[in-house]
Amino acid sequence: MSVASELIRGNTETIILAQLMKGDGYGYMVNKAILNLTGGRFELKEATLYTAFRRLEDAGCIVSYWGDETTGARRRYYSITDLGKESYRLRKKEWETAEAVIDKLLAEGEIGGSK
Amino acid sequence: MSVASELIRGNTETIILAQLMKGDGYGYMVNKAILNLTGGRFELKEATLYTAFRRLEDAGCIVSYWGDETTGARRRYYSITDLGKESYRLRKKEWETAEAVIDKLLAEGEIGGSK
DNA sequence: GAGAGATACCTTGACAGGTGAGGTATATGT
DNA sequence: ACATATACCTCACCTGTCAAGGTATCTCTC
Repeated sequence: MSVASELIRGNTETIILAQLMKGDGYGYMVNKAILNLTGGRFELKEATLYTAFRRLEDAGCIVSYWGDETTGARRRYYSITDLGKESYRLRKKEWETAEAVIDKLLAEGEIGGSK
Repeated sequence: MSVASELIRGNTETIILAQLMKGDGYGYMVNKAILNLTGGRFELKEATLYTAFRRLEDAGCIVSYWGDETTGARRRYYSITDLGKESYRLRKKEWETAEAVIDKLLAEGEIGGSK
């Protein structure tokens, strides 16, 4: 089953930050990494990806630099900043809170259940 | 910690359906139930709530009727339809898929880990 | 009986994130 | 020459959320 992007919304930047926690990367690569990690169930749209990078850079969470490729298309690499790392940890906590809340709200409740 | 609504987005209708799975209810009550279930950490804004009810009714997931209160403010009750129940189950599965995917993507990965 | 607060519903305009559709450029394989 | 993959970018549009406004009823206090 593929993933409804409406449900991912709001997590895009956190997902990108999580990937950059592992090391510098460029847009196309980050997206392929996401595709691989999810077994093809999820992929960011390019427009979403690049606008998210832009927002993160404007916010000071990441910095970018051009790679020195001598062959192939140019690559803009991104590196997470200390502020970005801090932001990642906060966002991840927020996600975990939201996750618990939604899980609770989506439970039908123990109708006829034992507890 | 309260919950960032950006992370709830897309789950509003499912949350409402989940509450109606327990029995008919009216808007104000459903919202208070959500507030209680989350220990005050989350509450739908009224505009969000009523537009969601509208969408669900337009989609045939719920039907509404006016209560016969002889006192107090009038209440519009909502009842989940068979289509709504089916939709609830599907949406819940979609949420569970999305949840698993995001959890995976937000994990930093076993940097220096054993596997 | 005037006022405050809770209950209960509704609408409008604005906002923000996501996306389809378009563009540019380089390299490789046929 | 053409298709495909890599790699980046931008714009207009769509959709769900929400602040801010509104209506109406009931209860409690002064």
